Amino acid sequence: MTVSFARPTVAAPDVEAATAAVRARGLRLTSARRLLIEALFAADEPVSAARIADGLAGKLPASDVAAVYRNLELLEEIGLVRHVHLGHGPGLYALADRVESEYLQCERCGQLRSVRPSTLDGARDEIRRATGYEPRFAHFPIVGLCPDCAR
Amino acid sequence: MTVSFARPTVAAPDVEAATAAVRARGLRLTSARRLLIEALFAADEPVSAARIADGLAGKLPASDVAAVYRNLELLEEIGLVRHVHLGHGPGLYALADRVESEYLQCERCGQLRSVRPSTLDGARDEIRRATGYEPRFAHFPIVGLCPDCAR
DNA sequence: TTTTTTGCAAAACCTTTGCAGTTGG
DNA sequence: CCAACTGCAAAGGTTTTGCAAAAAA
Repeated sequence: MTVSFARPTVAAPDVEAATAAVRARGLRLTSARRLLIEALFAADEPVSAARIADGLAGKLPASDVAAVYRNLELLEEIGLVRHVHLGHGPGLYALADRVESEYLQCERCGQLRSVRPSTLDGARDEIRRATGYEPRFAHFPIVGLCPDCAR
Repeated sequence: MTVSFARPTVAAPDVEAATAAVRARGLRLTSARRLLIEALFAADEPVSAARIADGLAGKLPASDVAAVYRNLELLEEIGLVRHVHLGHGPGLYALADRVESEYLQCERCGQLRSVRPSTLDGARDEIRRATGYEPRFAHFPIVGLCPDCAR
């Protein structure tokens, strides 16, 4: 079921740092894993396991989806990867320290808008004050009515 | 893919009102639909299509899952039903005017906490101010760190 | 060598679809 | 009566699992 809960983010500025993090956890650095890491660095937005498995539409060698899922789960467990859900399709994966933009989705017209995290700092403060929770709006989009549909 | 976008909420205080709303839209009131509506009133929290189809674990007659999905989609289109996603399982359905509580989920320990909507009014205001969107936090949980896990 | 990991195939899970037969209005 | 709907079976899309063969350390 994909990894259950997020681990603290491990920052990896480049492929070498990421592979080092894999090794540091006692995991073997296989070619499948190196390729997965390269794909995550090559993608400029969160991507599905299927897209990684077919080599980002040809930019990289193809690989096996099952292995991709297994390794995404492992990398998520060590804090190198996170996944998000936007809309109804498959989960989308990215390097943990690149999961930054937050999304607003209109429940009437479907429009998906991404905003810089600082945009929602005020809301984060409000939720922390009201509930004690420290929200990250990056896992799911915030669903509601866009200005047009709100009338 | 379940209904794409939410319709304005139709309030239905009881089974009669809900069946009347179905009729008012020109839809036939079949026994499958009556049973579905009864199941939604009998459930005290959002339930999966599968659970409805097996009669809420025996409390009601069982029915066909495919028909349940089809009718949930129809009822969602007429504004009587909404679905939410909490965690990784199936979508959960409820009468639209009962989808009130909003959920906070800790991404570290998994804790799911429900709060009254007024709790998040301040955050809603903030998001409206910052983005123009009118958020409803009822479709997905707000994911973040609970007070304990935030340290 | 030995333990981990892969690659494939198959299954599991949730949801949708096709269609012949049934039913509500 | 006839269009709308059901029930079943089958397929679709995403993710997981089992296992023999391959590869990392």
